Amino acid sequence: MRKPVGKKAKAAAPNDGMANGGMTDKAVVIGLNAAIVTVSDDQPKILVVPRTGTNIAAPESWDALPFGPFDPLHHRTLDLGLRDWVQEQTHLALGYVEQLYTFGDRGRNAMEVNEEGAHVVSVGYLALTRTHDGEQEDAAWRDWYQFFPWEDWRDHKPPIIDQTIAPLLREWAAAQAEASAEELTRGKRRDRIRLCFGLDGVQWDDEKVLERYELLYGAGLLREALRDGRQNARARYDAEGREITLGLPMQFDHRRILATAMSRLRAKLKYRPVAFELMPPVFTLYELQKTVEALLGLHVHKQNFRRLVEKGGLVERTGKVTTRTGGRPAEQFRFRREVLNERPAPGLRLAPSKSRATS
Amino acid sequence: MRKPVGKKAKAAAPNDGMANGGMTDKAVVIGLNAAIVTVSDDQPKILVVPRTGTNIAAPESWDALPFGPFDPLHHRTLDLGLRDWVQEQTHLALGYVEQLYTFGDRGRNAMEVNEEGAHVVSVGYLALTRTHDGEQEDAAWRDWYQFFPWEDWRDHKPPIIDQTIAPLLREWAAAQAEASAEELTRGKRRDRIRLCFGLDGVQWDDEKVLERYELLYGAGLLREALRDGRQNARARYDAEGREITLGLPMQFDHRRILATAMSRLRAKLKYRPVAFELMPPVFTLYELQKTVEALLGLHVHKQNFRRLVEKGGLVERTGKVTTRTGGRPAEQFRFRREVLNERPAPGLRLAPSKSRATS
DNA sequence: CATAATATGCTCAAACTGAGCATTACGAGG
DNA sequence: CCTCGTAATGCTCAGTTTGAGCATATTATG
Repeated sequence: MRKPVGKKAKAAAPNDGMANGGMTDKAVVIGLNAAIVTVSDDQPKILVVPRTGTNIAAPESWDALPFGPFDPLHHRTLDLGLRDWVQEQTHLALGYVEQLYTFGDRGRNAMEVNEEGAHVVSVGYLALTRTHDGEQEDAAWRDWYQFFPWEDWRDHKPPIIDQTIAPLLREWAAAQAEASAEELTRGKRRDRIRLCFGLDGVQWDDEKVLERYELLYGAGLLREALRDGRQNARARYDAEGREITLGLPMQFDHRRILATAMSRLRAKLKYRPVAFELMPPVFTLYELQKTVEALLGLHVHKQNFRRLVEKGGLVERTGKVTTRTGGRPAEQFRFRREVLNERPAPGLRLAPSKSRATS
Repeated sequence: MRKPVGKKAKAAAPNDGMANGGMTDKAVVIGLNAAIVTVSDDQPKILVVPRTGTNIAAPESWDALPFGPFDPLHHRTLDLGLRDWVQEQTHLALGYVEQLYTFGDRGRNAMEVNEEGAHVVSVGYLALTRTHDGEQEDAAWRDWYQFFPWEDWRDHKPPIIDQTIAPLLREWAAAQAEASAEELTRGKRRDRIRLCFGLDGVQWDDEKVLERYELLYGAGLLREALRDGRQNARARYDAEGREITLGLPMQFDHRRILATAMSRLRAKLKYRPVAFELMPPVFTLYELQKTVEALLGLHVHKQNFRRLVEKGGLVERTGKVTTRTGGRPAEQFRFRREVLNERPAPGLRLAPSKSRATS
């Protein structure tokens, strides 16, 4: 295979797929889904809109991520297309935008076809925006932990893990017999559970949001799995006969996109100064810390956080102080944009504090 | 915005884009592009095929990444679609497959429309495969540094950087006047150059492959930029009047996809044991090191590399040794798959060795 | 003025990193 | 058999980074 010497007339074969007929029946429509995130009141919020086809403004039906079609005629790139309709629909100033993943799943918690029968492929995006007060009429901010109650470890290990998730997953692991071949290569169920949910002494990994979601989905424990008619999905009930729901479901595969966004954002925080996109121009270090903690779902060691941020040259003093709730006044800082031109990967590579103390 | 109370009849508006007419003219065709990578003879190789429409088997025309259409009717997911046609066309066993990015660019080194007038959006993939000897007729392996000569720092800093790239980029930076608004927000040209190419004492960052490619493209120094008719792109010639080409160009936006793949792979190596996908079942630590070095384009400290790999529990001894070229026989190891179930992020977080010595 | 509540400063041991020196085990050549 | 060349493998060490906790500073309040 040293030299690329064509030996057949059909040397160009690999590309023929694009060149010759039958292409238009492979046409799809691209939907751009945005996970637009902000943090306010120390809570990460995700922008949701009413689900497609809903006219009733019932709060439960606000379970979709905003999305819009990508029109190749009007937009030069996918990113521009996204910015455009987000701007148009929400009037939000998006600070940071990042493409997450392209989902083309059929029959797997995605929208199969749209109203005209076209297949839809959805490109997920993560976008960050500063809190702003302007009332939105057709969009609302929701605490993202409503959809992922097991992801918030700030106050304590979420009880839902030991009380509900672990038992149900163990049950599923016990039914290993029915494991598919695909699954065997991905490791035994028990191991996946341990690693994902930090059981048996394994350390909790804040970045595994998507893995955990996929695991729960695969185990048939999420409403979406039920809806999609997954094999081992079935409704479960607690002692009082109420259906067990692990977090609020979302339309289509939107919860999966949100999980992807959370994973990506939590990872990114550690090597890119993205947290500042969510801060006002001037802030105290503790405010910054609270924002980061909200996103990570973890507490960090206060003094070490300060050391990291200051020594890392990520902020500069403004000289001003703020007299807020009790205690010594806090100094106010501002993001040092120049750091982007100095260090290669300026982020907040932080470790969760083991002690619960925030002193 | 506390409660999502719909106030308008068109509360569901944000989703209407998908629901009502005019959708089919937004239809696109999805092309799956694969950057299939292997390492042999201590050189990273990328699988290339003849460019679309070429019947002549001229080696220069082998400058395209293999790609195939995504057919939503036949494939449940994008990943499965990719695996399917790669398997069919190349008969390669793909070990590791990862989606990279979805490019929807128009007028920007991407294929605008296919032969039938449909817009094409391309989804890039990275795939790893073990070296195998089977002759391929319509695909060939090429050293990826042919396309990115400035990325291989193993033997020395690539001379092309100081001799050609730096001067041309400086010239471009001097013409800052014509900088667009978009560019200003992305930081001054000089800073981007410094950070990307490790000039003025900035440390070389092996992961910035894509940033460097984009910078060169934006500066109009790449053949693709010329071809796409970018504003400040123009051919340049050296003293002997030969056109200056920075690496071999590729068809469409394939070099950009390769750059994305390289960035991603180089980053991934450090926190996931992907290098083993490229190794035979049994190998010596130095062979592993050589493979990693080939991908990173950097040398690493031999003893420390060994310490990292062994103490990290990534490998296990086989007991066997190999008597190869001179010197003490090397012990043979095998990948410890179990590590995946033990540690959360087992990778080779390695630092480049500052000394050139490999002793 | 004492107390509560924070913000901010500082210290320290343990773990990790980056480098270099030392030792070991073979094959080839005298 | 002994010596040399060549790698592989072992080990040490200083400098840095991390994870935690103690101590001090500065307000508001009663």
